Amino acid sequence: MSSFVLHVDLDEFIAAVEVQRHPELAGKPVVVGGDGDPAKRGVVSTASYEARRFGIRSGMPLRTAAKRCPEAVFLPVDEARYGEVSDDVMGLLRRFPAIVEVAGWDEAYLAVKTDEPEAMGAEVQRVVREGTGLWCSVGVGDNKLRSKIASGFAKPRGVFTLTRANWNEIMGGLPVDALWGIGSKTARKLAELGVRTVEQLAATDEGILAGRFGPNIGPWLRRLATGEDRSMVTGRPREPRGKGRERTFQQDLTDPAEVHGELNRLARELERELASDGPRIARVVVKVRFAPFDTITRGMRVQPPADWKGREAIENFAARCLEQFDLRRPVRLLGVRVEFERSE
DNA sequence: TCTGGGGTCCTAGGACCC
DNA sequence: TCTGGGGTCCTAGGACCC
Repeated sequence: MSSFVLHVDLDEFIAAVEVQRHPELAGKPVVVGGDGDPAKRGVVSTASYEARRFGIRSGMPLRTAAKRCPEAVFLPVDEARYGEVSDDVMGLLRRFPAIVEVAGWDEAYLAVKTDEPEAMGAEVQRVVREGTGLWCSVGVGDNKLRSKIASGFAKPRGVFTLTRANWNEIMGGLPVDALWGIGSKTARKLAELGVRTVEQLAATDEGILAGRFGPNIGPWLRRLATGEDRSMVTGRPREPRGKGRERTFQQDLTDPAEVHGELNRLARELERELASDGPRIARVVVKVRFAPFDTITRGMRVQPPADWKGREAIENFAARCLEQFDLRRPVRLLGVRVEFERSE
């Protein structure tokens, strides 16, 4: 038997969950994002396939989505519900003889040993469908990177295999941002070097890439283009590096006293969410986004690292960080984040 | 297209030390 | 007194992903 990685990715997950509990919405353009009011500041979390036909995409401002499709149904994000459904799906995946790595609400990697990976992918689909009523797509690969890209080709409701054998044929001519990890900024910088396709990137000298992108990222970009990936599927959840809370205000804040009050509120919310036996805090960082969209962060070390007993400490540290900002400009967003002590 | 909220990881540059 | 080079640590910001 051979080793494969299956990347399981639920189809239009959030929209599908909403349609499940509002069956009358089936077949309609559904957009989930913000508090469900498309007149407010917020972006699209997920759009149903019907809504995507109007050009609505994840990350798009709700106002824009409403302009593109005024008759779409707009719903608020319900994280608690998606978490429950996600747990159900992951529970089903863990029944398979596989190492299961949860990679988000709606996706997971399965490390499997089999000679029939596509059949196993189809079986995963059937089990998820029968257990939850949701469709997923499955990418079959000889490593995590290839399986992840393969699931994109599998959508919707399909199984697709991408390995060393067909990598060049499938990927070679595609633009570099078809690769996981390359977004619009990196694609633009690569284009400045004359590199536009996956094939071209794979043939680019690592030294040139290192000069442009740094000693780690440069060589990593070239490896991405060849489909190489030695990272392992791991069943152990990773230790979180930090935790934060932020909020964009419907109207920019212009009164510094109000800014202080809102920051305090965010710090208290964050304190409430932190487990009392969690890791110790090594750093507190405050983020301010001034209108129109300039984002500045200022932080400070917590010396010695603090545990959760001194809860009010986060508020105090955040307030001290805020002193480093010039609050004469209108504030669009405030955030507080704690970073945990690294055990190594 | 007036741009959320939750994260992760990497890089550049300054401080500091010898 | 105009000033090297290497190493380490820390901070702020950038890029990306879901």
